[in-house]
Amino acid sequence: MTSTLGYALLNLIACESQTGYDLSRTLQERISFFWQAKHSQIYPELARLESAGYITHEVVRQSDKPDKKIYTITDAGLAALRAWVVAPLKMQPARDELLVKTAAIWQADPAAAAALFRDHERQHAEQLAVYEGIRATMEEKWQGSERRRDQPWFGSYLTLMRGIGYEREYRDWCRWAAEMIEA
Amino acid sequence: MTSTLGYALLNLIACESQTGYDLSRTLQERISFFWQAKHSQIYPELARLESAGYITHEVVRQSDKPDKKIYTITDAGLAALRAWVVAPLKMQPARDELLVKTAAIWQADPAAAAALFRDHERQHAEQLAVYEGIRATMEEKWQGSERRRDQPWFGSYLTLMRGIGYEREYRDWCRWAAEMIEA
DNA sequence: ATTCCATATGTCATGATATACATACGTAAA
DNA sequence: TTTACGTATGTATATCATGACATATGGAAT
Repeated sequence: MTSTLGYALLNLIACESQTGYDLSRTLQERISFFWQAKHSQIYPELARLESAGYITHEVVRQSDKPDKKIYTITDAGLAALRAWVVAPLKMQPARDELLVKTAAIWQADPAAAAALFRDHERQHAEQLAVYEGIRATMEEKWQGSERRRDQPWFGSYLTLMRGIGYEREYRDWCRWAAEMIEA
Repeated sequence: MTSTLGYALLNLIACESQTGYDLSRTLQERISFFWQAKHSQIYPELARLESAGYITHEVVRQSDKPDKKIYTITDAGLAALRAWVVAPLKMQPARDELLVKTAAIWQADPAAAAALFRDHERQHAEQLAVYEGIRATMEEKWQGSERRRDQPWFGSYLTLMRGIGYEREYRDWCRWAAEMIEA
């Protein structure tokens, strides 16, 4: 019944109690590679999670800013999250519009096609640089500290490394594709 | 107005006139890595493409099988396809449920978590083997023949190589993640 | 005879997602 | 003083995508 987004939110709330607004920023900017959502999807999902008994909220009144709702995970929510995390999952086919264009590239002007791939090579190189920066910060923070797999950052590190591998491969492929067209 | 799926279909029809049923099989099984669709999405999309003047159809009566509609691309359809192919496109953020589970892996039992990644390592290795097989067939076919970038298979080859790179990187990452958990 | 399968085309209900609309507070800049 | 911005929470609409439902043909298997 609970969607993938629901579990993504549940995990973030399990890491730290927070508001829908906080979750919204996290799922648009931060280490939420591989899943995104707008606030218009998050607020209704939080309502569903709460009616399912997975989270509760308390209203915090603020003087300088509008009131906010801080959500906290319940025992039932934690149990649901733990069951879902290790539940088998089929390989999810990827969806990528650039690859659809690539399939139709025989119809394109070669110069324009090469430019398209050069542009994406740059975009993925930039994203890779962002991820590498986060990686450096993370590994610096861990100097001398014990690295445990039952801490929230463990999953973040794994996903970050997947992001790095993904962007590096994508960048290299874009470069190769551009070279194939230019040749 | 036309969706990504619409252009994907337009390209397949530009390669070869065919029926909705043929397109359906292509978009579920064949070299349509990175985009998929069920027939329930394809038939309405074909109707939209036809009402937009991008394709036409002729009914072919068959004695042993039900009648079929063979779709052919129009000049307007080809023009629309050519304009779309090289139109700039922003990097599309990926969506992958396994990575959402990975982010929440600190909540998982280590043995079950490792099994999850080992399972996906196997799945991606299998898909990689399928792609490598197609690659071998493709390259064998080209022995001695001229390779031109204005032929339909050129795009297929580029997407295939992206598929290979994607699956290889994913497999390696799954293995690494499993090792990180087992350590 | 009945069932099952591949071919062939469609609709419908549901859920997921994106964009735009909508309101409200307080501060800072123009 | 009006405008814009960041915070904060929601709704409404349209589109995209999946799974189920629906029908029909002819051949092959049970």
